[in-house]
Amino acid sequence: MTRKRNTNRNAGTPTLADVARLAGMSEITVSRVVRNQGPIADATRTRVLAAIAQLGYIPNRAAGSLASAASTLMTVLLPSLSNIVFPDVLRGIHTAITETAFQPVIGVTDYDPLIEERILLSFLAWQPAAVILAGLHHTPTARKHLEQGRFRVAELMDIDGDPVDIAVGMSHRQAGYETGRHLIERGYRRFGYAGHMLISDDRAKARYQGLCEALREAGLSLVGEMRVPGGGSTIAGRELLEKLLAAHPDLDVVIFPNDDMAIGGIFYCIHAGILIKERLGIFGFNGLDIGQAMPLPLSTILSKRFLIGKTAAEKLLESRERPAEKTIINTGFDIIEGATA
Amino acid sequence: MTRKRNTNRNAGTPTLADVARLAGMSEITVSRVVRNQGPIADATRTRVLAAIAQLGYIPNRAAGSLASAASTLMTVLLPSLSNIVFPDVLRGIHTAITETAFQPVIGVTDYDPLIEERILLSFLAWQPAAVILAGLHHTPTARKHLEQGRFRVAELMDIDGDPVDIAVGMSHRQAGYETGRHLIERGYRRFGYAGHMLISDDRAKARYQGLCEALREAGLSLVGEMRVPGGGSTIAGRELLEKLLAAHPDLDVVIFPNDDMAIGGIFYCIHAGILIKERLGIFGFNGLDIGQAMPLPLSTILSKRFLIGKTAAEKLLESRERPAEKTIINTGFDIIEGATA
DNA sequence: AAGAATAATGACAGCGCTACCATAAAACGC
DNA sequence: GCGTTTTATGGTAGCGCTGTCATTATTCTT
Repeated sequence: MTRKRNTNRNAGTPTLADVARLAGMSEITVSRVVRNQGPIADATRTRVLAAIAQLGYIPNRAAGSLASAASTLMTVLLPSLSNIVFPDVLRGIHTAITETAFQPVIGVTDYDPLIEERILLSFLAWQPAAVILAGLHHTPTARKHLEQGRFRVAELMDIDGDPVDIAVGMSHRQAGYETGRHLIERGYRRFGYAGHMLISDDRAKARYQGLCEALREAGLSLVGEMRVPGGGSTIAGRELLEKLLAAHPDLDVVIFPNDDMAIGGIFYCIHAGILIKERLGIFGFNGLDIGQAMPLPLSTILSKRFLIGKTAAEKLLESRERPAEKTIINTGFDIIEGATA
Repeated sequence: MTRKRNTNRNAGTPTLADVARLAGMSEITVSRVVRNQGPIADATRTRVLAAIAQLGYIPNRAAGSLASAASTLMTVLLPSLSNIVFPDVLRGIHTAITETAFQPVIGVTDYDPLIEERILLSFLAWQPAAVILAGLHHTPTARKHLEQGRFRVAELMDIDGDPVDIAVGMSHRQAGYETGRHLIERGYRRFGYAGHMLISDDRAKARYQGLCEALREAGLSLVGEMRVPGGGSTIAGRELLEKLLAAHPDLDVVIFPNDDMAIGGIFYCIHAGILIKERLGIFGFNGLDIGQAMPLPLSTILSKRFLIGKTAAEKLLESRERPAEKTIINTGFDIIEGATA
């Protein structure tokens, strides 16, 4: 006598079989209607849909994923949620997949490749359809799984490197370089850098290096630089600029790794009565709305976060299979002239 | 002759059975080790763990969820990602569950209950362990599923209403009321409101009503109000204040539904040379870092977004079963005195 | 020392769905 | 008009786990 376990397990939750019985069709036909797959006669579809509505049937994705060895989940690993930058990326991803069957599972890595690896492995347990992560730098184990997995991979933000599958972003080294050129052209000579100590923020580091390269080419170098511990905030930027100017009163321009810190710098200048742009140039990175809404719009570089997320997700949707060729999409960046440098 | 489908399906991906074979144990024992469940001898555990490491075994959560009729997924439905408020909530949730087996699946509702319902139903297909959403107002269908589902439910931000299971947040009506009282005490009499037109932002609406109530009690009322279409941004706040003051030059204080817009208002005052606080008070809502980093810190109300997310997730982790009693947790709010009102 | 409780492990069915193959009817080609 | 393709549907065997029950050591009572 076979033991039936179904007693009160999912009592009341209708299954494909229930729908099939009510509609007078086989399970597989119902399944095809649900997935919109294969040829189905209009009359059949109507009948099945009615049965689904009547029962309030909700497909069990765990069963579906198990049977097909593939899920509709899209793993998204972001370095942080504290800054609006990554929510913007997530928003782009969400916009691209909102009308599809894909659902984003998100993890936060704190800019730590080891945490990234741990979360990645735990997410692979769902056999995701795609994995989206930030940057091209991962642990060897993570890289191995990314390369061997049966899913699409998109690496965002950065394109200076060798992607697993798709890379969407911009060259941060070039952004830093262009920042330097831009400011040199405007006559600035005594450069300061007010940064943070996020060692794993490869993008900020690349911009810093690009900046230094531009200075070197022009026979210049950073006169002074300081870094705050942690990720850098508006308040940190404000306090850091005060310290930096105390140590190097002769700076004529200060570059910040992001707009948040740069805005803090502007607030310090307002507070201290320092004439922005004429006496001290301020330059940021990201092109946040708030920087552009200020009385003096911030001079900065617009990174296209939303576009990066959206483009990546759209690209991933194009094919379930990983193509032979790797793809690199450069979304570029715009220098925002602004009024602070 | 039984057809084997396993041919190249998951070629190479080791299963529980593979681990069991290598470790010389039964599948169920391996399963118990993986799930850290039931009594396991130390020697056995060591042996199994070694086999897992050797094979690089990754459990298949789809199979696990199917067998146990429960997943480790936590559904998170947020109204928006454009504003840092909801990423802050998400950050709190993530902080609470980061060391657990739970994984957040996120959806964005655009403040639309119908979209919320649609996403909710599609997420229920994963048999989530918990559902987190914003506000206490949902479609009847959504509410029905929330009440009947075999998962915990947390409704965030708002506590003015009847929750399904747990509500964590603050009274927005009271926040609006206290804003009014606070400003009246400081001598302001000619109130303006510069808002947005997000009809479904129930929280902003409740604050507005609370504000009006405080004014009414004091024999006052709004002298002028204006709203921008959409959700409101710094730039919108800036432009809106200009228009509002053009129509009502005699206002002595303006309340904004959020800090972003209020900061825009401050920028307009700086630009137009209006003496903030003495000539015109500015009051926001949220207590964003940037508002406090400004030369004149913004007068506002601190909503404890991170705490709300974290508290809710922690509370959900306490028990898998929904308790008989509903829980309402008031995280409260702080009035930030600031220097703008 | 006999019985009871506990610790440690296993056998096996079945969770709800989809891949794979098969089949029958309708449409098509020339 | 007879093969051939296309359209529409179904039977069935798993997918990889875990719940349930069973079994055998081991330890504890008194």
